[in-house]
Amino acid sequence: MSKRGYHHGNLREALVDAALVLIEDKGPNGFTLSEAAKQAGVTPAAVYRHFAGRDDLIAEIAQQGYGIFADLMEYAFQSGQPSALASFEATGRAYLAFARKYPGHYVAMFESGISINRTPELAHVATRAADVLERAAAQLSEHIPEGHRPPPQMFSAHIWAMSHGVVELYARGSPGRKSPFPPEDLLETGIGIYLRGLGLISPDK
Amino acid sequence: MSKRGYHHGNLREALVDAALVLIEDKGPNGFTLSEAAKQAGVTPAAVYRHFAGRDDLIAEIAQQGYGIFADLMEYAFQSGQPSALASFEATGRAYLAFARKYPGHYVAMFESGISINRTPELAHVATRAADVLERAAAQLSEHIPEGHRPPPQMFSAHIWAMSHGVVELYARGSPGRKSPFPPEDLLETGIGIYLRGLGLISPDK
DNA sequence: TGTACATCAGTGAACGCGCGTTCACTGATGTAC
DNA sequence: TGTACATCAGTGAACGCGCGTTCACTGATGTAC
Repeated sequence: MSKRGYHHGNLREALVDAALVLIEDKGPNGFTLSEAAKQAGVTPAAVYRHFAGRDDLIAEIAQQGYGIFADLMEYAFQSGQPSALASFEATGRAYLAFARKYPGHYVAMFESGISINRTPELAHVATRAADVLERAAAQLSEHIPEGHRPPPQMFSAHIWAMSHGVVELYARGSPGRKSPFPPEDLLETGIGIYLRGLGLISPDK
Repeated sequence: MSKRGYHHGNLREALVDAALVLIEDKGPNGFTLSEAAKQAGVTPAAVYRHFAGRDDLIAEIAQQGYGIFADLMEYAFQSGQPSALASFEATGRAYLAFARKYPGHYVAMFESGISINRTPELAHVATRAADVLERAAAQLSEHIPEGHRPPPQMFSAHIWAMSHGVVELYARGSPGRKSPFPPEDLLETGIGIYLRGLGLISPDK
């Protein structure tokens, strides 16, 4: 444990972990530096040895989140190969799976108001995540009869939007809003119908 | 102007208006009672003559928003009649149009964390909005060949999710996220492909 | 029409609170000799 | 191996701030006679 040295051990990650829990169940604005510090067993002032300030902590979490997210998407994509269709469907499912498994990261990424262009590193890793889905879309696009082929960025945006909508409305519960169906099913069927509309699944499947 | 009486005139609505502007460009948590009061030209304490507190103001805005939203959806639905397809498409478009035209209300409704079940009135009007879309879906459902007919609540949820996703990701700009296409086009084409997948639009349209 | 009174919308001062951030410091850890 | 020193992670007190909310009040408006 060479990294564990000084007084605390690894305060930086401890703060990130504490913040994740707080963001997860109090929202991105219910989260406070002071409380994260307390959770990590440390004075608020100690935070400034590791982060420039409150927003910097959130941005760090978002960046880590995008990294994990991109990896997950990438893995899902690979697992579907060589079938373009299987890859595409898997990436769609990965979106929801990520939101479920890493809710704190998800909130920091999509609901915290942190700009994607805050730092070049953040922009880069965020783009990486989006690129995986677009790559899957491009590959899939080749199976669509020419002339009926919408731009790949367009239908990757459609799937991204539907996934995000399902997460926001039915998975991460807007308070009081009841889900008519399990979010996973909702997304699965939604993508299925959509792909049929693209002519990629036979109508009577 | 019988309603304009006392000192201010109609402070209640003035506060709502001020809050709408604040919520719109500072987010639901950047909004403060004190600032809304100042914008309305009034002491913070005056707010308590009209609202029980901060959350009550936000809930009032959400409730007004759902009312407007439901009316808009209803109108869109009617304007598409007697064609079930036209009605359904129109309600989808109305979602985005509402988000564009009433951003403050939209945020209070969907991003403020106010529970839909806060009061019976709020729950009622929120349900009313959702019901319009579900009605449109049910009507449309009859045109789908039996056996290929998903539950109407399911595809109304799909459209709701895609609309919400488009709004959140590409219209109300997650900061720094660039829209590949105009949100209106994105939603229009997305719904189009989806409906084709349902067998409601001929494949070569 | 004029006067006395009741109402109640908005005031202004005050409250306790927790926030993010700064600063000079301290004392445990790591390192050079 | 032992000692002197440098480093720097975390402390603790303090700051200024704006928040939501309360309270006794005031004075303009509406009403009864």
